[in-house]
This record gives sequence, structure tokens and C-alpha cells, in this order.
Amino acid sequence: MTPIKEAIDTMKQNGLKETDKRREMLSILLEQEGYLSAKEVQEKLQTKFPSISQDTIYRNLNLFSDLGIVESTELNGEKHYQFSCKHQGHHHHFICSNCGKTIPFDMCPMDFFKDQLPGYSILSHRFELFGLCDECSEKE
Amino acid sequence: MTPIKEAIDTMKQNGLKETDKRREMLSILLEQEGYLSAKEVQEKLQTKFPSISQDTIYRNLNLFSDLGIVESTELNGEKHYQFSCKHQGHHHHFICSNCGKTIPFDMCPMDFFKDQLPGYSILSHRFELFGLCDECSEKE
DNA sequence: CTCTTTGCAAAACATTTGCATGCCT
DNA sequence: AGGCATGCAAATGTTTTGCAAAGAG
Repeated sequence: MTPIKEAIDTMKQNGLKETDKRREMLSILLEQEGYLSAKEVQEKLQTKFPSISQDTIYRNLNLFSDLGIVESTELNGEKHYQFSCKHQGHHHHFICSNCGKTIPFDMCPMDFFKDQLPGYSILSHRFELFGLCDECSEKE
Repeated sequence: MTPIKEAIDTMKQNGLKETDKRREMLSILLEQEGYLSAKEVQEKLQTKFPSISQDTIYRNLNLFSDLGIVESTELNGEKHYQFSCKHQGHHHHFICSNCGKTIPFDMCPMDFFKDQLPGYSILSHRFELFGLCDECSEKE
């Protein structure tokens, strides 16, 4: 079962429908090794759907996000999305500032800090690394 | 030398001027134990400057940020600011999801991970904890 | 056939900018 | 006096929403 089929199953279980545009969006998000903004998703959709409206993209990205099909983060004041089925379990990302590629890793600061922090009830955390990936490093 | 005077000195060194509104903004940011959005700053300014325009607030917050007088972060899609002179050196924040108060701490995941991460050149990182501060925990 | 999806247009929201007036130094 | 600061209005950029038409099951 491909990740895209899984995602479409999830949608159907929630009474939502399978459309060409959603399938193509999922395929774009799956192929991409990193986060994409709504605008970047639209650019990649241009080939197959030159006249797709932004609304559809925003609506579907929110939908995917609500269903847990994609993960999202905020970069430079814009929401970014990427397929979330690839890497299982709790993880964080290294994000290449140049090409946008993300590399997941399992290490989590909370494993170290859990006992060392003041007694606040910590409910969530945000941890991201930024830099240049191997490919972009070489090009410089 | 108070932090506010230091900040105004920095501004003057850059050819900028001391105004009532800037002084009041700095004072609000200094008193607050946490991040404030532009809107929240405006609300707190209402008492002394009921008719101040948002533009001025946005312009001055950006200015303070450029000069390093305030630190900023992005929360729920809005930029937030707080005075940055209190806690010296590299640090991160615990942010109370209820009252917005922030508590700085010196521990940094990079100290642990430096050697354990893949060979990517890491240039920066983002690490923030969210939860309830002691006061807000008790109220629940 | 019914309910969801899409496109269009408009609105909402945070933020920025041009310009003329006003204030600090 | 001269340059920076401010207010106003308008523009910008991202994201959301109402509504009617098109499409999926």
C-alpha cells in the first residue's frame, strides 16, 4: 500500500473524496524531500493544472494537515508542508536553508532535559536545525 | 544605566531619535515577562497613547529588532517581541501557552548533539518549550 | 441524486510602504 | 533648519470564507 493510497483511504474514512487535484498534490508532497509552501505547491501543480485556484490548495493543505497526512511548520512567516508518512515516530528535522530539503533525525532534546528542567509542565516543544545539506555545501 | 537608556543610546548611535512613544514601548516590553504581539503592544499603549497608529508600532518593533534591542519569535503565525537585555548569552525559552510568560534557560541541545549529528553544516537552530508556568498550573 | 469539491470573488488578517505633516536635536 | 518620526491611507502578502456551479460516489 503506497503512502498516497493510505492517505486517500484516510480521507475516504472521513467522508472526503478522491480527486485528481488531491492525488497530484499528495504526489508532489511525497516526492519532495522537504517542506513546501502553498505557493511552491501551486508552482509544481502548474504543469498538470495550469488554472487551479489557490483556494483549493490552501483548503486541501489544511485538510491534509488536520488528518495528519502532512506535517507543517512555519518558515519565514509562511506555513510549509511535507508528507508525514515517511519517518515514523517522534522526530525532528534538519532543514537546508538553501534547497529546503529536510532530513529527519530521532534524537530529541527532551530525552536529555526531561529531568533537568524546572518543574513546569511541558506540553510541547519545537526543535529544528538549519544549515546546508551535503549537496549544497559542496556547491559553495 | 537602565536597559531602556542603553537601548536609547543604541538608537542615538544609529542616528535615530528618542520619542515618548518609543520610550513607552520599550518600557512595556521591559516590564513584560514574555513575548508580546504587535497588537498586544498596542493595547498596552492605549492608556498613554489612545490614538497611536499601528504603523508606528510595527515600524518601531522592526527597528528595535534590527538593533538587537528586542528578540523576536513567531507564535501562531504572528511575530512576537520581548526585551532582550535581561538574560545574557545564548539561551532558549520556556513559553507559557496560557499567559505568554517566558522563562529563559541556558541548556542548549546543541551542546549534546554537536558530535552526534550527521556531517551537515548546522548554522542555526530553533528550540522552544511550551507548557504551563507554575502560576497557570495552579489555577487549573 | 446527494454531498463534497472547486473556482470566483471578496474578506480577513498581519504587515509594509509612500507621502505629507510634525517633532526631536 | 534639517532629518527623523508619525499618521493616514493605500498597498501587499498570506490565508480564509461565502456562494454557486461542477464533480465524485
